[in-house]
Amino acid sequence: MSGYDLKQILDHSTAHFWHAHHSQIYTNLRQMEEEGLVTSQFIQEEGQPNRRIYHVTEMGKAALKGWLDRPMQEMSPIKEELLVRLFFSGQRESHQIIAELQHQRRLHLQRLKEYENITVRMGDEKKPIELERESRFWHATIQLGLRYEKAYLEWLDETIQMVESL
Amino acid sequence: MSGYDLKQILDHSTAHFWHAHHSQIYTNLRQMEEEGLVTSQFIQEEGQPNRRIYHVTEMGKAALKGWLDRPMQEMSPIKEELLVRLFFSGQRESHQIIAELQHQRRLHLQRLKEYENITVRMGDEKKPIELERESRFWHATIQLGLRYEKAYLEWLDETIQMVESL
DNA sequence: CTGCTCATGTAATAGGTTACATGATTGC
DNA sequence: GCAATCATGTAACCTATTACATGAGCAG
Repeated sequence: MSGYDLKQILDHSTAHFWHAHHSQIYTNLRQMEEEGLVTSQFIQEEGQPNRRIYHVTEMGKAALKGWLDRPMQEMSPIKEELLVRLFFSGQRESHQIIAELQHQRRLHLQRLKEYENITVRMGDEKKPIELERESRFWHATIQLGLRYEKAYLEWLDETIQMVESL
Repeated sequence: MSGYDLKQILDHSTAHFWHAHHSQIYTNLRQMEEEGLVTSQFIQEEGQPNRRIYHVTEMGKAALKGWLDRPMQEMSPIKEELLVRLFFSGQRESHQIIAELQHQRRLHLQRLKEYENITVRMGDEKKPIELERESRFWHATIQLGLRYEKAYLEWLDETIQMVESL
């Protein structure tokens, strides 16, 4: 597929746990072509925009397999800017902190609803038995998203209350 | 304080939501000095290693305050490598996926216990009333850590079961 | 004719990791 | 004598973001 296609697919599938800008995708595809992981063909059609279509090579497939065969040894590191801000909020005014937490609450609630819509669209969240093997893994990534957003929202409510009580 | 001190403090307070390597700290402190946010004095004492001590300037304080005054508009983006791996696990053997998830389970359980020890050391998690304003915010960051690790562990158990049933 | 989507790229900069490199002191 | 801790830094590289830049087609 093309860089543009890849970007669309990323935005509609992995965006909640891994994202990339189009500039990164285009440059990385070119790099991967130099490394022999993919090949490309430039397609010019009348009435259609130009596209550069990439195909994965055997080397590319082997590289992906090689990566999957080396299991993660560490936990993914976390960078949560809101916690940095909260950590340094000792001198801030409570109402400003509360406003910021409430804004985050709205965002996380919206995200939770998006995940809930996805699971509803996939069928019943309690019966993923009928799904194909590949879909199950994608379903699992959404499940972590759901749990994460629920936990985050509970924490936001608890923390808003805490700041209100100061 | 010195770059070394800063690294120690980061490692023992914010490491669970924000970390930095010493190389990054040293280079950024130098940069901040050029920008006038901090000043430094090099200290040579007999029987003591050399240290470069930094002091924040009024400009530096204003910059921090300015940053805190501009509330976050977006959610912190997430990069969760384990989910990327799971997403592409359609062709992997179940027992390898399970082994990887179980290893992550051990890591997250350990992390949860660390957070629990911290809250126990801070007193009773249910009575943070006596804490000072600043400590409350730090306490809040640990609370999100607790909720996050609990949610993550529940998801790991659910997902391990799902893969076992394939 | 205006704005949106499709489609591709480059350049400059910022942020972050790993490896290289040195040297003193302290405890076993 | 050796390992660990204290203490500082640079260099190379990789990863990622933001801005710059172009152009076609389509819908209102």
